[in-house]
Amino acid sequence: MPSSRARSTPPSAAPARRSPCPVACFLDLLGDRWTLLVVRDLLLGRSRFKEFVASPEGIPTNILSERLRRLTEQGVVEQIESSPGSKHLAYRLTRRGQALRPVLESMRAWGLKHLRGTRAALEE
Amino acid sequence: MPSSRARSTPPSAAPARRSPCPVACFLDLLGDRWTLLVVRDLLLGRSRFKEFVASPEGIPTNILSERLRRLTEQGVVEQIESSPGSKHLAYRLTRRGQALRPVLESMRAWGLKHLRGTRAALEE
DNA sequence: ATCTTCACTTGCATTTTACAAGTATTTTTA
DNA sequence: TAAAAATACTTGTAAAATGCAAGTGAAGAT
Repeated sequence: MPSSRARSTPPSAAPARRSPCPVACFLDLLGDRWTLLVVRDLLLGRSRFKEFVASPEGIPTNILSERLRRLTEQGVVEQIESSPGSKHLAYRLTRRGQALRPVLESMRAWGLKHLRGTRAALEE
Repeated sequence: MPSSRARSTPPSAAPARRSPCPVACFLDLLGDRWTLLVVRDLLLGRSRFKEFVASPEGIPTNILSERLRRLTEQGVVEQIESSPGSKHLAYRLTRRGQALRPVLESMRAWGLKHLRGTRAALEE
């Protein structure tokens, strides 16, 4: 018998938030080993699936396509055509996605200062 | 038997880095759904194991103790005694850990602006 | 028309996470 | 001082996420 906390799944497939804390919600959406690396690539000007795959960390393609889908659903990323008239896709950050720049920049600054052996990529 | 210090696998069990990118290294260390919530709690002034457990997100205790161990090993957190003379433990951020504040603040700002239904906890 | 590239998807083994329960100290209470 | 409660975990196990290799169909190039 379920005691205090109701366990029922809401009808919509919205991933449940753990709390209303903005940090917790941020992590619910972007907090894993790969998602913010895709955002980093986008901030660095990369836009194609193959470019994300070619990044030195080597993201698996199934993970990448799932993350791109989630970021697109959440309005952080949008699809465009890779070149005028082409049916191949590319991705770019929405305004909401661009607004993640300060987060990535503060992470980069911390890493450069506090983790040995890191070195900055060109620029963000 | 490796006679001299092999370059491939250092004797300590340092988790392999995916690349020298400071963002990637940051995520190797802190990039999951729970670790930065512990840092958030520490920035909010919480210091005891039970306080972290009592946070609204409900971190499982095995995850919490593993994360505290890792953060302590990496010099982000240090142990202190919970009250003078007590043998119970508490935790606090080192200087390196305090330096994570801008990261948490930018995440918080993004969440408040771009994710509905989030509301700020007291202050950080 | 054929070949190659692109952007995925699928299947499966491995790893990590979540949840419940248990345990050894330490501290408080009677 | 003995019993009870709190503290800070550990252990076991089911569920979910991840990592890797291989496969697929549409698009573009030759």
